[in-house]
Amino acid sequence: MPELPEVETVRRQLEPELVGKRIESASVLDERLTRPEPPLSVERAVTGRRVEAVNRRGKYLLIELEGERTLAIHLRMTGNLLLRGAGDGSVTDLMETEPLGGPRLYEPPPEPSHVRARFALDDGGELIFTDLRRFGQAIVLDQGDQLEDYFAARLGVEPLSDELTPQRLLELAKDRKAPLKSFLLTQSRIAGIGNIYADEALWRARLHPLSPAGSMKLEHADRLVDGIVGALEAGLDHGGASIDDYLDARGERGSMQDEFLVHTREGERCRRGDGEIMRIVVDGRSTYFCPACQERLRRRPRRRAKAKTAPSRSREAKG
DNA sequence: AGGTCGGCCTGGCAGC
DNA sequence: TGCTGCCAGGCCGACC
Repeated sequence: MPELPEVETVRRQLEPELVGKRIESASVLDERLTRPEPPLSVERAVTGRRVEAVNRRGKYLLIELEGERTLAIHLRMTGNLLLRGAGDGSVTDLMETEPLGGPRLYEPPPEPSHVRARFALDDGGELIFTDLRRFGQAIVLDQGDQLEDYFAARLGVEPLSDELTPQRLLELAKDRKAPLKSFLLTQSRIAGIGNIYADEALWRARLHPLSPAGSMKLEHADRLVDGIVGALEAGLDHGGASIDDYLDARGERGSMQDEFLVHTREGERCRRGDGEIMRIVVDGRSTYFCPACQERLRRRPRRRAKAKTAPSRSREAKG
């Protein structure tokens, strides 16, 4: 499933190939992709425009176009963005830039299945969006207020930026009774973490996924920030995780799935001790953890109000 | 307003 | 062998 490391891997591959090129034509084959706007409006909005930058926010890939417009793409579950080089449609040109590859032969890739949109570039190349389960999204936003509002409503802190500090994490988790696992998956608080990296981050932080988010103290938040950053960077280092459908922009699988510390490792021995990795379901998501070494925090004991009768459900703001 | 759950979607697979 | 039904999960909207 594309999460931050997968989207960022694609972004890094697309950036040098797309910036400066012009989108000559766009063809959206699945009207679900651009909802609520019709395909035609997105096709028209991007056609003829030059790519100025390729950025990322959370799990969104942002293709910034001249004329203050951004094509925002979300891969959701099974979306892939494949870049076909100019010429015969092979990606040979791209692959030759791979370090330590040595001379390798690449067959022209077969026509991908489940194509939902195609964007033809002025150098003859093509950006192809495929999506088996059709959850993906491609919309056009005006840079400025519209774009800002769109993401402000949906996305919180960027976990690989300076914004994510233990103090900030504590603030975000304050009074939250939801499990840490759910907390990490809430994009409006921290953007970009999905089911895989939430499990990996919690294992690294030695925190039980069912601990109430608001029960963290500074030392836990400290560990969790390290866990989040460590898990995401490991994902980046391995080109993302390809559990089933994910491919990078060159059509290649990532290798992070071979490096998982807990995710999908039910029944295996924990790498940190004698514990056995368990699978539970949290918020409808498979959740893997080690019950022996991941600390289950308790809800913070109510501060014994020295006042006479503490209101039974007081939730005074920062009194 | 926070928390929880169903719906969206399709290929793969377990079970009969 | 072939059919049925369940499962995966990011995000949204509905509901408490």
